[in-house]
Amino acid sequence: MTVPPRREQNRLAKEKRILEAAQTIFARQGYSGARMDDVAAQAGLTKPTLYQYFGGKDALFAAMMSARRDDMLIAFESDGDAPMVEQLHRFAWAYADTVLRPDLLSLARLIIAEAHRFPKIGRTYQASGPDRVLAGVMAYLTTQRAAGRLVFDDAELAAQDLWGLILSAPRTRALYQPDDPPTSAEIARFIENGLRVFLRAYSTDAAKDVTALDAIIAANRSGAGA
Amino acid sequence: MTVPPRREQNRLAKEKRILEAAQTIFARQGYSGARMDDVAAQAGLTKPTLYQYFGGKDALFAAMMSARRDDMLIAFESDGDAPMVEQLHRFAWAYADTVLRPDLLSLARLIIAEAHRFPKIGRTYQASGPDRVLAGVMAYLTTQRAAGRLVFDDAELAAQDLWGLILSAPRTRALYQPDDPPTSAEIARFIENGLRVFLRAYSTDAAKDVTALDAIIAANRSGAGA
DNA sequence: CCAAAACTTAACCCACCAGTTAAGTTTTCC
DNA sequence: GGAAAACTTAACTGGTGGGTTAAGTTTTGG
Repeated sequence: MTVPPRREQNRLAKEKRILEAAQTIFARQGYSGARMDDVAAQAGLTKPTLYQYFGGKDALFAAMMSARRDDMLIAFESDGDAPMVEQLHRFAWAYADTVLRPDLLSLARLIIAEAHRFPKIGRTYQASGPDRVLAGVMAYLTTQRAAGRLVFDDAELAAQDLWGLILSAPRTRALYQPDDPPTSAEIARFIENGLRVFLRAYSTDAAKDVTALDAIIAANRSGAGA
Repeated sequence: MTVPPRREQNRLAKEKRILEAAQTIFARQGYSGARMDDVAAQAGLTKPTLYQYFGGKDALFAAMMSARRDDMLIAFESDGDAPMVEQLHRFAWAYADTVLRPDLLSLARLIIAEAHRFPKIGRTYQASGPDRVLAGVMAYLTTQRAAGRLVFDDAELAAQDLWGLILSAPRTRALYQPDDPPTSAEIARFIENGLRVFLRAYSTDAAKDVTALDAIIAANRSGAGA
């Protein structure tokens, strides 16, 4: 087989280490507060090498951002057969676990902080992260509407509502209080309430779906404690 | 009448100017990026005077934050007599106009950015801004429940839902894209949809209330264009 | 084993910036 | 009008941090 040259392997590995180090340091210190020496140290190398890989602070910041962009994708993997309420519940948790991950929250804080100095970064993040998830949710909700289980005019608004009901509260709090992240019990409280409200407003058979939701909640509470 | 001494008047006026300047500069540059010279220039004075008023950069930042804290209060002034749907609609707009104000958005960005370096600021902001508004909304919703117009178990969750449905989408976008603020047509879209969903889920007579909402929307669209 | 590429060490330059000092100038109060 | 307080100007200090340079050392490919 084609052997990849060792040089290039090392180069790529080191590049990755630098980008990870950059994320750590930038997220902790902000753009202005971050020191290139610290990034180098975190990556386990020295400044001249760092400058050989990335031209300067701005370039490193930009490179880090576009590299991390791909990590924040959450696939809405519809399990096909599972009932809608169960799928929604599973998706809500998958989404919450991702969106509330400390590293992604740090990144979000960083983007928000630097959005006006690097306007492109804010737009790019929005387009490649949240907007793609939103599109997935829209597609799923549209399918369920076609199957006669949901009713709405505007799929985008319905998807936004789902997000707003489920995650806006815990995420907003997590952004403002990094040292006091919501517990999984608190997250559960928002998710369960949010789904209930969503179903009451959007389901074609709210009574049945809410009952199904309550069953799922009860099962999860007694079953797994993760 | 008791004449306030001129000295003190000047002192207070200058203090205020400094704090406003500090907000402008810190919001634009972030904490690390802000220069004390710039703050002084923005306030129309020089650095030694600035240092006489506030001991140093940290102290100025803290003082600015606690001074601005009181500005972000949005009273939920219930008009007493007006019908519930109209009150909710009016409140939604008042809230949106405040929360999406550029200066308050800048401040929010700043708090989010520095939250992990000044943990107290994040908590204080949350407690004195959002949490107080939330309490007002909760009180109002509880009143309406007592009057038999709404139904819910947990007032806090209901209030959170109202916020999440109405403002989480435009505000999140505004945080990430300071240069491209949502138009008032877009805000209207979220508010109208959010209220409709809220009423469907929480009203004891959803059909009637949604009709009332549609009437208000139609009236506002033809009437005033502000 | 050798030559080239990549890397490290260590020191350096320079601009910037928080905070200070000392000298004059204006404002305020009596 | 005069003294004290407040302010301004202008220069300075010291530390820091982005970015560079030059010298040796290791790694890699052949």
